[in-house]
Amino acid sequence: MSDTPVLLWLRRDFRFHDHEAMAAAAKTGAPVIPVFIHDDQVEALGAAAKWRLGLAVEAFAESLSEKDSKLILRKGAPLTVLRALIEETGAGAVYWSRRYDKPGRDTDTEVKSALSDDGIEAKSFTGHLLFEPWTVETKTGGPYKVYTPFWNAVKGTDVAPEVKTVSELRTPSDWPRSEKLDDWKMGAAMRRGAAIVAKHVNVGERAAQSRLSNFLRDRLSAYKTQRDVPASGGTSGLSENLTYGEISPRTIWHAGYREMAEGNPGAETFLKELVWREFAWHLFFHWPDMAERNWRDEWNGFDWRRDNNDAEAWRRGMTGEPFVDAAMREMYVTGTMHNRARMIVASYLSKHLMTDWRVGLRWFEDCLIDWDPASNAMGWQWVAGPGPDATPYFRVFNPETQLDKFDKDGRYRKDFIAEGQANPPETATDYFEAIPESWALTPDQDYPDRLIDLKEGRERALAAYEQHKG
DNA sequence: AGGCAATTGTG
DNA sequence: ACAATTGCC
Repeated sequence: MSDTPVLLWLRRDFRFHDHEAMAAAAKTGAPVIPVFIHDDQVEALGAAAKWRLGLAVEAFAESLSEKDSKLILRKGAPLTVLRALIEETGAGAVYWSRRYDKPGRDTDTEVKSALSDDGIEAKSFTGHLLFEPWTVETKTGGPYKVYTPFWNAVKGTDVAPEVKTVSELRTPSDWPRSEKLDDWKMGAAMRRGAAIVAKHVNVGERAAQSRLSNFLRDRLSAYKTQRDVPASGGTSGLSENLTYGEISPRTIWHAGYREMAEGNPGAETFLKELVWREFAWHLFFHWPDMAERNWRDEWNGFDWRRDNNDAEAWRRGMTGEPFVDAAMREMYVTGTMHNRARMIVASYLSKHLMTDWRVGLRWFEDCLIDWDPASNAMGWQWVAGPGPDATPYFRVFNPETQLDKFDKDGRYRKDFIAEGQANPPETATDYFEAIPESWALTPDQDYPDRLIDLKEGRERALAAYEQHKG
């Protein structure tokens, strides 16, 4: 048993259960020093994501202190920070969970080789995904570009079992100095909205675990149909926790798989949704510029409208299209948006308003507490047209038809659009509390007229596409 | 190499 | 009924 400490570098893995890097660190028998580094990538996060990450860090630090451990906070470039900590603590190893975005991977590769040169053991572990992206290939080699074959390929394969919950971490004789989370002001860009979004978050590992078990108990069996109805609360809501690693995808997978084995009718659909996330990360791994560039090159040069006044109305939930506006306001008030609503608002912005999908993606990045670069890159490109999916251009969501199908009783509209209601619910009035004052909107003004005739917008988009194809 | 299967939709 | 192109085997 060594007394040379191990640094446990945490990024998006704020949990004790099924945490390979943490379990390995604990198993060495050496003192473990958990570290979170506020680097440029953290600095660059959108307002809501940065704020929510701060909550995750805070909650995790608290869980550590319940175990008489600590979370050391430092700001700076990872390699510089880690070297300083090694110097201060005499640590001989750094463990972490792998990440799969390009900047993250580049940083980690650099850190690993530099530390190895220093004679430090630098070790990365799995944890963010079910499968390593380089291990899932088509029969002819290469990554999958279509979801269904991807699903067929992975659904039968064994997902590694969960790693046991780490119950204690040996503490070092001296703790290195830590910065204060409050000094980082991670909620600064939230302006006056944080207190409202705070009503809707579910922070930490315990919250994530109970969210999963409540979902399995109460909503999984009806998931197949209820997941499509935004006002029904039929989804798991776990994306928020998956984003920060407050629960592992393997935990969700195995729980869903057990339900499927017991014949629960919603289980397979649920697992498929988890695998959509997986698919997005595999795509993002193989096409790291997917959040900036058209996945299909032939879309380069398509005559999108850049940012514009219609897009601003879209951001503000003032398009006059109730499904779109309810959804955009849901995102502003709660920090999340229902999956079906995401498809509808994305289709509306990119087709009816013919606005560059990257304009929409950037707004999502600023507003979502479950911001996930891979899922958003895939989702936006899939809806807008350039993404990995065949023949999407004529598949234009009609937000009015969608209301009939998925908001028949008008609950979603009622929950988030205050205008015209005698006694609007808090979720609807909160919108006017959450938005910047400069938008100058009030709940007693008239609901806006439609920005564009739906038929006209659809035809304009299809015509532009036809013309671009030549 | 050629056939088959999509594809969270629309009208 | 329809759309048609691409991916996968």
